[in-house]
Amino acid sequence: MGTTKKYQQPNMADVTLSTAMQVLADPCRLAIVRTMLEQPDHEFACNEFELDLSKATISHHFEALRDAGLIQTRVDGRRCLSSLRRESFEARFPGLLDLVTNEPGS
Amino acid sequence: MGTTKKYQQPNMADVTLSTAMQVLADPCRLAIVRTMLEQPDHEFACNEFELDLSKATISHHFEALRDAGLIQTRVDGRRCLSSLRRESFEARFPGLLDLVTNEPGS
DNA sequence: TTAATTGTTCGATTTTGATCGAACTTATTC
DNA sequence: GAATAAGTTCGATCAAAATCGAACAATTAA
Repeated sequence: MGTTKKYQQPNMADVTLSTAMQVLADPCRLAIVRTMLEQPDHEFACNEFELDLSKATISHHFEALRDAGLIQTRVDGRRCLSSLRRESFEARFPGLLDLVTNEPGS
Repeated sequence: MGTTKKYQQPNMADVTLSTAMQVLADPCRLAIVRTMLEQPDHEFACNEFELDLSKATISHHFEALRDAGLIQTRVDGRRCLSSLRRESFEARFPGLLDLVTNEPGS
């Protein structure tokens, strides 16, 4: 029983610059976002990233990205597909994603 | 005796995006940078900021800003005058300082 | 209906970062 | 030369963030 998890996402206006900086300060999250930027039309499951981290930690990073307005997530069967909120995030913080795109992959 | 402190500053090419994000994630440092952006031709001593923090903590924040390439510091008598490395930082991370300028002061 | 898959949540640990007071250094001022 | 002023450095403390393993829930596959 119980309902399927609902993924909340913040209003972009409520995301502070400090929060945006904070979430992009972590190299793992930066790598996730960079990968997503490289395949704009792809929805990513958590396990599609080559991160040497436990499931729990990866889940935690995705939550941080969601809370900062960077990604949105939907349930698909037993997977959770995430994608960038590219346009809204770009509108809120113009040019920020470009910096990620241009930064040489770690 | 001993020599007067030399303030080192990194080559801007060596500053990673992750480091830049990290240093701008802190609200106090963000406030410092915002204030500096508002008075581009002013050199700031540490005590010119209305921060409710101890000298030690403020000194630590300035060091973080220096290490991330955001500011440069020179000794003037018994004061240390800091100013933004605006052009070089802007060249390394185009648009990033604009985000700070446009973010409503906390 | 039992496995396996995919992720979340919990509790604990470890690491990192922010913060402070006190002692110190250097330079100025008295 | 003593007192003051501006920062730095040190050591300690406290809070936040990253990390993991284990238990759990939901879904699909066997």
